[in-house]
Amino acid sequence: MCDSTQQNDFEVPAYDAQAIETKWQKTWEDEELYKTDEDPSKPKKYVLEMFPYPSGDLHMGHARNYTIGDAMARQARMRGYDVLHPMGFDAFGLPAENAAIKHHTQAAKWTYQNIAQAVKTMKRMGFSYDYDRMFNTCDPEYYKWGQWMFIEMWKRGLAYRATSPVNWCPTCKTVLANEQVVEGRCWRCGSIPEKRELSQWYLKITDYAQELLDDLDKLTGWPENVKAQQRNWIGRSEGAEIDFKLAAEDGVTPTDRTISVFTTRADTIFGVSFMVLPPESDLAAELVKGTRYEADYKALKAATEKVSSVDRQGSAREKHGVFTGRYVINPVTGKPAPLWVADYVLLDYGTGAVMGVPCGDQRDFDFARKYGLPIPPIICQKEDPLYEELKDERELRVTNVDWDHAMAAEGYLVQSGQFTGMKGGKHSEAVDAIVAWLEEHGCGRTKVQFRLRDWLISRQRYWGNPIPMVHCDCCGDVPVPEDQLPVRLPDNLDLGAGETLAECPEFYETTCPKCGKPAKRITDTMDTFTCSSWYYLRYTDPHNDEAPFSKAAVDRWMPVDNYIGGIEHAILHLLYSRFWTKVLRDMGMVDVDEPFTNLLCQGMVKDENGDTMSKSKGNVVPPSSVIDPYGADTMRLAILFVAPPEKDFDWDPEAVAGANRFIKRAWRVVWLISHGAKRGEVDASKLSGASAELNRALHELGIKCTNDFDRGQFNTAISASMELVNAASKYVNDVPEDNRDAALSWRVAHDIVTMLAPICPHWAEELFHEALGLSGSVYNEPWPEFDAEQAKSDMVEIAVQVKGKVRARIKVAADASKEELEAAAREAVAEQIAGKTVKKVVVVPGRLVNIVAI
RNA sequence: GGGGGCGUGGCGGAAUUGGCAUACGCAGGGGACUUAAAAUCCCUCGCCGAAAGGAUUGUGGGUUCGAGUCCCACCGCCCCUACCA
Repeated sequence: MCDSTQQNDFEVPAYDAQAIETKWQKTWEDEELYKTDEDPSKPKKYVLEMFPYPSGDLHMGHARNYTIGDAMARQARMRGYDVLHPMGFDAFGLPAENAAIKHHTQAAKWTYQNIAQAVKTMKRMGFSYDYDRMFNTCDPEYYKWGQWMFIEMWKRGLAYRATSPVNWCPTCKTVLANEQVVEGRCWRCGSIPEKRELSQWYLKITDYAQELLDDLDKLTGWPENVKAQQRNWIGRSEGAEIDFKLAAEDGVTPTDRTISVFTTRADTIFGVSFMVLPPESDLAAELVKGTRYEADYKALKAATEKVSSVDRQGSAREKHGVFTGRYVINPVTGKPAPLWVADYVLLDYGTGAVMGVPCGDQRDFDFARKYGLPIPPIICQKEDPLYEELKDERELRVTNVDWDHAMAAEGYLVQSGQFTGMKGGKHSEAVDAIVAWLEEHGCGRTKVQFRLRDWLISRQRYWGNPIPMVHCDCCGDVPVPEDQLPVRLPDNLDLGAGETLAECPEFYETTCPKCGKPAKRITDTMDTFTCSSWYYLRYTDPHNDEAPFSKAAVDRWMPVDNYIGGIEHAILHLLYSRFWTKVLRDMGMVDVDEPFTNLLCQGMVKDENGDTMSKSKGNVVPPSSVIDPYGADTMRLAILFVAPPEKDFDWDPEAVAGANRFIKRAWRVVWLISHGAKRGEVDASKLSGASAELNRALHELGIKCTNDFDRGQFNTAISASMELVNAASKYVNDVPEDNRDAALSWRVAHDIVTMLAPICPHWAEELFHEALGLSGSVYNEPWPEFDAEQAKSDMVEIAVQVKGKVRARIKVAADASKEELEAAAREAVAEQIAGKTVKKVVVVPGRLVNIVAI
């Protein structure tokens, strides 16, 4: 299939990708080439790709992810770093369990089969993982430590059990964390979750909300959009908590009962025309009980429960509410406001109660319009005619507006007592003044509210890490003693027959570790995201059976310097891991505050038409479809060359063919230029003509390639290598072998091989040995040094502009003075500036001369 | 509604601090080799124009000697998020 070329009186061997790749993969494995060195004299670099879920063989997305990481890791090694580059499998999860149910087999079996296949493909791609450090999260040696950490968190009050309404996925038959309800649907199966009241286990991520938010600013190596997504998710909001007294049934007399609201707009308190509770509110149920309002309330509550989380989305949705028959007393004005129940209020945000200010909030406005509640103007734009009328008005005189929208965020207070005339808005002087007043009178206080909820980690599924707790009727929840860890998953369940841990007495029947009486194990397992929240720490010390990892190992390697993975984990995995790291830091187990210094979210690989690849669409391009005809090196090159790593790209078979053409061309050029060449010092001062030009190109392009690797811009690093191959090809064509500089030729051949080695390792290894005659491995070859001085040429072409437009190009000595440049430039454009006055001349050496003539 | 990002030839994309826009590649055109084809090699290749030349980085304005790059407004696209009070 591959040709040989008859040129320069010598035959270039054919490039046989399959033979070369098979040969070197075997050698690398036999020689354990990719074993981590652990050489403390070198600076460390920890390169990590997000480990895969073994749902089958690897797909294009994995191939891209790992190719990027592998190129980084290999180049870092050549640059003299001690590199940790591990891989493993995020092996717990539902697909394994579902497959086991379907085929009446064991989840473990399905999982380990898939892992074996994925590892085979990884090796076939030539990835430089330290396979000795590989582990799977479903290995008891690993999940034992996840259980241990859970117990440590429990001891510190960071893990707890609580009963509250949770998202239950009817398809996956388990609860979900808030983060796992994406656009109102289950992140895994797309079903619409139901709300259920259940006793579940949580991790107290909210304790770290502020730090998780603040430390985002430290993450200068993270993409802006990921940080923005996390900020939004954490959702910090500064406001005030304000206490309203519940009025007695007469509607005016204050009682001792208080309902507090959270608001970011305390400045609008004079505009409160009602208060709203959510339909799930226990207080609302209690207040309407036995009244004539009860029936309407119950109907609303039932209707709300039927509306799915998907339908609840969108601000266009109509609001529904019912009056409770009761009133609350505005603490500032002392006036009563009716208490309503409405479906636009969320039970679990803020205090679960909202003060209704139709003038200042669009939702309240819509609600007031629908139910005929007053809309008193208390904030105005200065342009509004109402402002002139009310600007000095302290009492509530006008009780309704004819606006069709709530007042915009900012304006000036009117009809607001002593605060009238102040500027209102979020974080405004009016807010400060009113909150100060509330604090003084003991009925309000500043409050910081987060949107982030605690992390619900229990799952009612088999294939996960068991929660290592025992429930005893006498002692309550008791942790499993450390010497009994791990709590092992039983492997004799017949999942196909619908058996679960909750129905497996051999699993759950036990005795209380505290009092010894019969007790029951918790049969929930932990969210798989707990397993992936610390795996990067385990790689530093994967065989440790006395601790999750040693302090020394984790201190040596953490933080991860380059973390590469998909954007879909912007919140989920990346937020959980940050939390977990901070918890372990507070336990004294790690020193770092943040686990991942630089984050690269690679783009998606789509099909030829720009559609996402999926089995159901039948448009999946498997990696083998490229590796089989062209080899792994072509695959790797094509993936990295076609687009910058963070961008999506559409799969293009022509681009793959092009990558293969380049590899073959570069192969031949390396062979040709290295023929008759000799390793030795290149004396740049003795080079002339084509040799001098080639040497100059070598250093220029070498610097560019090196910089591009540093920036993670593999596509341009490759284009620099291509230019060098082109330059070498021209040299070989134009200069007979006898006239070539032997040392330079050797160096160019060598540098092309080393510059492409991180990307096309098999190709490079073969040339390293066969064309260059070197021994060892190109993996251990130091990255070449390039010299900026030698990249400069004697003569440069610069542009001559007249008033910013290029009018001529002149060749000048590279070291010409500004005066010389200006003189040469004036001469070059003499015609254009004739008869004009030169007002200014800008000289940028090496680039251009701009003559401003009028 | 809120947040983040993007807009450059037929296509993927380059242009590191404001300094010769379109590097590198794909596709296209021409040629060499071949009985022929494939492969390979060489040349050519953004737009209008015969040419001289001109216009050009979504649109309009601004700053500057000079703007793809900075500022303002608008148009279009993508992603995330959402009754968050």
